Amino acid sequence: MKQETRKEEIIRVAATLFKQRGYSAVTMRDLAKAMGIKAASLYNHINSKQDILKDIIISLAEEFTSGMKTIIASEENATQKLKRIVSLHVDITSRNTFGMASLNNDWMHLEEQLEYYMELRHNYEDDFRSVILEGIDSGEFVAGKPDVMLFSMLSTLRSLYIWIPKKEDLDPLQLSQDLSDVLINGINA
Amino acid sequence: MKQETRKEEIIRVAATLFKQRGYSAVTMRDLAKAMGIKAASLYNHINSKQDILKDIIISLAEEFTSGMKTIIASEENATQKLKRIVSLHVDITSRNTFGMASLNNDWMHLEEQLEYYMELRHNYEDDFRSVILEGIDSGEFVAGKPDVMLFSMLSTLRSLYIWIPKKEDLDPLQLSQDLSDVLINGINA
DNA sequence: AAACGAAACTAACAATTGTTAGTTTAGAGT
DNA sequence: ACTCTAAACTAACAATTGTTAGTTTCGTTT
Repeated sequence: MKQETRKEEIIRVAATLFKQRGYSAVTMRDLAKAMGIKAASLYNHINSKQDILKDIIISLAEEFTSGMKTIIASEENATQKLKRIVSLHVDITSRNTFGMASLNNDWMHLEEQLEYYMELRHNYEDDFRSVILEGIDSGEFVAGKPDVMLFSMLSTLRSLYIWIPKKEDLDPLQLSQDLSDVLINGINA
Repeated sequence: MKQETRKEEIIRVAATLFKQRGYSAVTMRDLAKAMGIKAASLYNHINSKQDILKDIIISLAEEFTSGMKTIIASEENATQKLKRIVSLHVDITSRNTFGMASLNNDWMHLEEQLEYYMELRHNYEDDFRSVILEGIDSGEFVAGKPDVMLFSMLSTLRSLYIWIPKKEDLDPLQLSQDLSDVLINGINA
């Protein structure tokens, strides 16, 4: 277990505050108080408030991108790929429930990196859609409404950061299986 | 078509700004500029920034509550009730895509009304869960993971405000049907 | 003992925040 | 013409914002 640097600690604490109140509502003095120091002292470790947000969001976005690329490149069928996408979300989110709140709610406050983030996000959605279309092509999924399917699944997966912290006894593997089952088979008996 | 008051116009414009940037990042001067007036002039119509947020969120939350109560009280089976819940979300959201962003992202900045809002939200979720449990009881829905089902469906319905504005040719009835189909039957062929 | 570096501190800044007080404008009803 | 009222304005406020500069503290290394 490698030791957390002071900078990493600040970013981690910032993510918890950003989740509670949102990026704009958290001041550097709030963050400093949560760290037990003065606001000016934060600047020995970080460059700016913006930079903290960037560190939180971009690293997560890149983790999703890289995971998706691996899945897309695999030789599995669409159903298996979809299950792996669900696991990707559960894994990253359960390790970063605070950061995922920023990624979902505060991405618009990125400035220099906004364009880059939106590109990653767009490509991710395109890759996700291609898996669905592949499954329709192969006859694994029902035809007709790929956009509704994509929207529904992505909405659920993107909301995991809200839900996971509420389940005290989280087994990521079990959750992935349950989620895949509900997303693929619905709730109909 | 009844005429919009100046106050209602301010609240409507505020909602569009809150959706773009979030409540905390929108200043009264931003809002005034969007209205074509000075910030101080806003106070001829509204009491405070807080109050605008309250007006946006609470009225929507109460609309959901009242719709859910009607559905719960009906004599339909669980599947029919679920379809009506989906329609409730599509209807309210398509008429208020901006306000729904505040409801989803800025509710934590309610102050006096925070407790009341959370009570409405909690009751709504309980009612939603009871419909699922009723469907499991009656054999309409598969048994086993009611919480995962609730989470997945609510996440999708709560994210509609992001998705609906992207579809230029929106037919609310068609969307409700498609969504119900995907949520109930999944995507499996 | 001396020097160093990490990480805290105090003090201050210019800009921006929500909001209030008091005033002016201009159209509608008498 | 006169009054009234809705809705705009100017000016200002006290507080808070992110950030910088320069200094102090203190354990580790030389």
